Amino acid sequence: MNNYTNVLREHNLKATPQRLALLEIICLNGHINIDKLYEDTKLKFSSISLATIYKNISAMTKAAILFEVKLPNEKSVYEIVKDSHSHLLCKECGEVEDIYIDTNKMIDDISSSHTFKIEQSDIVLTGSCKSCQTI
Amino acid sequence: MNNYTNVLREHNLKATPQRLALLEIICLNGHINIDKLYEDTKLKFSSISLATIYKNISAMTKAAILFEVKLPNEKSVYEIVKDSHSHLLCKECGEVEDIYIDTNKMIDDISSSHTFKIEQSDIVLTGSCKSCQTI
DNA sequence: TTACTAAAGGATAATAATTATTAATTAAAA
DNA sequence: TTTTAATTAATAATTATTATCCTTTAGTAA
Repeated sequence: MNNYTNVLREHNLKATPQRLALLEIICLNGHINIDKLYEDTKLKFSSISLATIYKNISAMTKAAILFEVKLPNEKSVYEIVKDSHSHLLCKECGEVEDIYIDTNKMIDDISSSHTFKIEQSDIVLTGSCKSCQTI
Repeated sequence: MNNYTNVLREHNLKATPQRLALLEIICLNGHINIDKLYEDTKLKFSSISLATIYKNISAMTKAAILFEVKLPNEKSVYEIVKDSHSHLLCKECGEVEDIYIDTNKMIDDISSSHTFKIEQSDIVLTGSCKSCQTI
């Protein structure tokens, strides 16, 4: 029994083989979109339905097991929920990388200057990654 | 001849009444999604086609006259391109507000530490706006 | 274990979102 | 003006996502 079984059960979701496979694939890839997820999952469950992918991604996102990362000019990718972080997107190769940015000062400043209670920060920095710069 | 006529022509797009109306509505609203845009445009052009909305938004976004703002748990909104800025999203009332955040230090730090050439920053801070906090 | 039940899966229909096609119209240049 | 390529409206086609329905299964409890 791997750890995702418990994660699912803690959120009152049955630990089905399809869900465990989805979580493993997402974990392995770091960030992955629906189409790639469907492709990859079919390698293990050749008869899995695309509807099952959508239903589970939606359920696990609602349960806060997964998080949808919206990207400029790209389809959304999904990741396992972890500590608050931001993303680097390479517009050449499409790779998404997690980065930690200390946003405390920024959030405090804006909260007070705009009387706005900030609860979530979504930051995507787009450009060229190391390997794509050198090509 | 208002200013958007020239903006369109400078990008080799004909200044049609439909496009001018779209730009005026977007400017008036600040940020607006496709559905609301279609509704609002129909008040002036009752026979406008939804396909015309899509084609023009797409064309003007490609031409960098418009910018698509991707929001968590919401449909994208469009805005007139202006100087680089970030967004506040109120999850209660859905209002989107422009804010200026000085990202220079952040971008410099990350560029050097990650050897990543950053060309675009998309920042959305979500929470409760002033009026929604007091309800 | 086995039996039970609610949840989940697969197939596919339905709906929503977006894009492509086509014939008529029009902005803008000659 | 006249001409022409771009644009529009209508709508078909495609893509993306969600709902339905029947079968299967995970998880619980005897």
